[in-house]
Amino acid sequence: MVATDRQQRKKEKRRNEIIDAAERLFYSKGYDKVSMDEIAQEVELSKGALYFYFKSKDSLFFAIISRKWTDFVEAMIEKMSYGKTGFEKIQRMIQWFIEYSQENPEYNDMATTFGPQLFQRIDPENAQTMMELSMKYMPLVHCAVKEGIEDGSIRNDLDPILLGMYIQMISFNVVSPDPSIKNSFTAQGISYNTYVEMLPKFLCPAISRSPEKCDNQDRTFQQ
Amino acid sequence: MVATDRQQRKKEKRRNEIIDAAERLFYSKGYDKVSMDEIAQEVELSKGALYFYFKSKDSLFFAIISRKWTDFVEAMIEKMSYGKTGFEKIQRMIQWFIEYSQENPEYNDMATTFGPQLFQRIDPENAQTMMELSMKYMPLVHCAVKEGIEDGSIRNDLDPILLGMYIQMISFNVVSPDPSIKNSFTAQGISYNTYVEMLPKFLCPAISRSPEKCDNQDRTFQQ
Amino acid sequence: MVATDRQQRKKEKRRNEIIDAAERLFYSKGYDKVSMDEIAQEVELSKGALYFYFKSKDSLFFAIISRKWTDFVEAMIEKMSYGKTGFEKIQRMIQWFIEYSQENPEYNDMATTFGPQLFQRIDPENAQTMMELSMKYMPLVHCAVKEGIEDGSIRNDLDPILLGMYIQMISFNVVSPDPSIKNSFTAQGISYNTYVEMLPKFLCPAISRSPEKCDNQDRTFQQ
Amino acid sequence: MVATDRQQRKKEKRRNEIIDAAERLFYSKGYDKVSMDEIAQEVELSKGALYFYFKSKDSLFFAIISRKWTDFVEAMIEKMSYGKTGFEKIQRMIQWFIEYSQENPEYNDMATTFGPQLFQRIDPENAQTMMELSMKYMPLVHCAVKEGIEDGSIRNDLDPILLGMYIQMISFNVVSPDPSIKNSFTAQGISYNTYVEMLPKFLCPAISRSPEKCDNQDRTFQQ
DNA sequence: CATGAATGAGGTTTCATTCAT
DNA sequence: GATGAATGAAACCTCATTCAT
Repeated sequence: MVATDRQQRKKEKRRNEIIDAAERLFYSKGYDKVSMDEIAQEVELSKGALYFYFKSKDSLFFAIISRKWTDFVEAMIEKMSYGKTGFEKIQRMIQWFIEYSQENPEYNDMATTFGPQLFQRIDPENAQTMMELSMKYMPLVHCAVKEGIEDGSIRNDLDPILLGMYIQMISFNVVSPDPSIKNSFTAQGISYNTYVEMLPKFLCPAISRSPEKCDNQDRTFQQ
Repeated sequence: MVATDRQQRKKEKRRNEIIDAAERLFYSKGYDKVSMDEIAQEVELSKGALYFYFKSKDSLFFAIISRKWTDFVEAMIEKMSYGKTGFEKIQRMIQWFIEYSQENPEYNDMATTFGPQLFQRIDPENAQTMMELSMKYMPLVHCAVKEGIEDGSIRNDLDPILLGMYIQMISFNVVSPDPSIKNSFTAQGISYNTYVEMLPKFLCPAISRSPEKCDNQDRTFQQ
Repeated sequence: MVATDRQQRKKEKRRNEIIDAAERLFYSKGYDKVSMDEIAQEVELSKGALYFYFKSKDSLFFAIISRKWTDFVEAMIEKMSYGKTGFEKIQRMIQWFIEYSQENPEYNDMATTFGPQLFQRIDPENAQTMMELSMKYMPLVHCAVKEGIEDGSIRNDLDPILLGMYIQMISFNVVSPDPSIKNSFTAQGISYNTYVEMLPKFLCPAISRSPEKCDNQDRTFQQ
Repeated sequence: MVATDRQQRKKEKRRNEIIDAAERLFYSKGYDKVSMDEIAQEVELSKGALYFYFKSKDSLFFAIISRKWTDFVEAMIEKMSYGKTGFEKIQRMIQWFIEYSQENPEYNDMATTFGPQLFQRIDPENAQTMMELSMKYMPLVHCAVKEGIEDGSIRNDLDPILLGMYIQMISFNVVSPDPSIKNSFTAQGISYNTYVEMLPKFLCPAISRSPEKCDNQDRTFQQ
């Protein structure tokens, strides 16, 4: 049973290799244009072996999402910790959303394009996994908001839960529109990057308790 | 050739009947679980006839979207005209987004679930159609924002185009999250409806030039 | 009933316009990649109207074939008449095959590519038409062969009918191979044109009674 | 991994069973009247399994052609080896064409009826396969012709490549006319069999260097 | 752990053809 | 003579998933 550990590690490694391959393929061709056969070839395993590590193609998708989210949330926890007031923590959070979306454009495109449909038909097991992930993440926002209300840095005329929801939903959805919408930006004459980077400035007055200070704080944002 | 007109009307009527049927079916089972056979049966036409009116299943989807959008924008034009200041127009617009999403929950769910993927693989013809629709809609927002900046009702520290984009993207994406996300609201202890209806209150300070007046204007919102 | 004649002419004209259009389309895309819709558009008629002039798509194909054949045979009769001996007539015939195939490469490609299948499923009516065409043509060969045997210019150790058959089949099939085979010529290092033009020289000894004279006669060929 | 060999054989066997079934069906109904469903039923496999062995219906057709050609060429090599002079080798080759076409009338009919169209839309992979087959076959003819020119048994006034081409094209196309043409033979009063069997006698003077000896050699032919 | 042959359930699309107007 | 809406019958191919070896 000493070998078990090594086997476990090996298995975990294989699992990650598969996720890597699927990620590459999904990014370049889109979830539904990639067959399990292709993924199997990419990792140099048989199709059957894939099903030893993942019970379905959809599960593979959610495994990608999970890995990304885990990374994302872990880093977010650290970033937020640098904020002194609740408001600053929220700022850092939004900033992190922005940075992450810019560092992972392919992931974002894939997730926003195929996520809705896959989440809609999600099976209980994956649903559970995703729920746990969100359980780790949501309180971070809520706590920061509450902290900000208490320390006077965040507006206090809205339910903290609700306020957290808005911040989070906007950060997520607005920063990651589906690829087809990205195109419309240039048609309007503004770059997608500007749109993303100016979000804090737009949003600040809706979060801060003293909006008049947003400009100053904005500088903090940009560094 | 006198009959042409009547025939045109009849053809248009049939086209709409097909869209009606497809809409019903797509709402209840989801785009990809509905076969063209089913749609044909629902309208009591042959499958081939469907392809006389729409060149593909995807085109049928976009025909549904187009019809809804056209209605939506038409009504929005009227609603916005009741606003006196630019800010009020934007308020009315957001309000209309909210109302419309509440009146058409099935449409919204379908569109947000299947839209991303279908837009991603959209063909040039449908892309053109959708573009034209958006060309009719986008200026409305931009003009209202500019008007608001000029009349002093809207903040003037952001590019009007950009500001319009934020308002629109948030109204659209936040008010219409994909169905799987809707569920997470109840898990957090707030109703999706509250979330939707409080959006103006949350957003006001980010749009208005004098945020301290948002509460008053809020009343206007709710009527 | 005076108008009948004019109407007849007009109808005939329309018929020919349709054949023209179908010919163009079939040449460029191949019989099975051309739809009746396309043909209708090309002649600026409705699809239904096509069926007034031709009872089926296959019939349109045979109409093209018929028109070409009629032209071909008519000219052949004239060409052959210039030959003095039976052998010379056969020479002229072969020469005419060669010239015609070079002047109508697109027709040849289409006919050899799609003919086999269409002839296989030919309906009685078209079969009758094609038979009549062949009845006009076959005797020309046979008579010339017989004439040549009698005048001593053609070998006399083979049934004239059989000999005529060989000459004809070889002229037809060898001069018009299906397009895919044409390519193999260049792969072998000889041009398709050379192959076609040298046929008489190759065939002469198999037809002439005095093969040793073929070379001389060859000169006649080439003019 | 020891089992691999057995599995390979089993796979090869299955492949051949599928070709067998397709062959039977194509012969009896024609390529385009046979559905993959039917073939699957005939071999008692699922339709999907067919696509595991052959990537398309067209590929199945070419697999039939390949198998036949391979057999044909292999036997031809042996037959030709019995000829002493180059001319005799060519004789044996033509003779083998004749015999083969008589032994495989169904194959011939199918190949000549559907081949042209299928070869026209052939994909690169199958094109490659067919090319390789032809590379194995073509040199046989060319070598024999060259040999015959050198040993004085074959006429020397034509490019050997060209002469080989004629012999081959005539043997192939003339001996295997499309079925619709076969019928015309009886209409002319000669049997298709006679037509096929007398070909060597007709062709001999066009190949031999001393045509006057054709009669003698003809006897050799017939045995 | 891994393989890969086999399954099976569609689903979109294409068109030649017809026929009421 | 001409139109064009409507029919209807297939048929190919894809692929996630399973399971004997």
